[in-house]
Amino acid sequence: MALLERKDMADVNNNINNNSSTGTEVPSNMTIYINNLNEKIKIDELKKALHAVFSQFGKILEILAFKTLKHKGQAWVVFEDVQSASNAMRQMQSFPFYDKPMIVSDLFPSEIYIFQMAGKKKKDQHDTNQVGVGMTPAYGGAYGTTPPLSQIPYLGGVKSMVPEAPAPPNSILFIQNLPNETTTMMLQMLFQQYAGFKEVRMVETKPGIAFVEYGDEMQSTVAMHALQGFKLQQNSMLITYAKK
DNA sequence: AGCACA
Repeated sequence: MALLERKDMADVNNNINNNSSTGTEVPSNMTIYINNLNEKIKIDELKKALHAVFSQFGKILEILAFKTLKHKGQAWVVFEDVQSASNAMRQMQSFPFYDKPMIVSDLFPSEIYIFQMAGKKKKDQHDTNQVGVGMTPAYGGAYGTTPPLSQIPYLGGVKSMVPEAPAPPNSILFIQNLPNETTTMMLQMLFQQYAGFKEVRMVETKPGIAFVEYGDEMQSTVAMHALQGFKLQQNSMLITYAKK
């Protein structure tokens, strides 16, 4: 059953690709739609944060978000393949993001949108200037069994190789191997999910590291284990106790 | 609330 639906999805995918006999590259962009996003966040930061949090599911081709009245609080994340989109939708459902649970849904097959993907043209052309078809097949019904939401983004194949903590337990965690673009807010979103969260401190002069403080050592330990190895972009976070 | 180009 589930396998059949998987296969159907693959067929949709292939059809899209096969239909691209027009000479134009027509990627099958598997897009998810997100709303209930915090509208106070600037578009640029929002996109970066979405990328940071969704890239663990697969290659992201594009993230769209606008600040027009009609499109506030919403975003589209275009994945390279449908499996990534599908996983992202299930696993990030209700993920607390800037203090609001994000609502993630698929787009229906009837909603086929044309995008410009690569080689964006200038807007001297009109609505017909677009290249590439973005659509998401109706895989929505394919998972009757949405897994219980662990607020922790799924770690995928990342095995929880929790390194032997060299430092003794500390209510302050030391985070390493962060992408340079990581912001305080991104980390806050991840770490504030765990009880006792107090604050994130980044060291401007030293990119790639941060300190996250909890109320006590037990709380920091829970968060450390939960987020150990969490992938931001390509980087797996390394979390240890801060030195006293 | 608001499903595609600040």
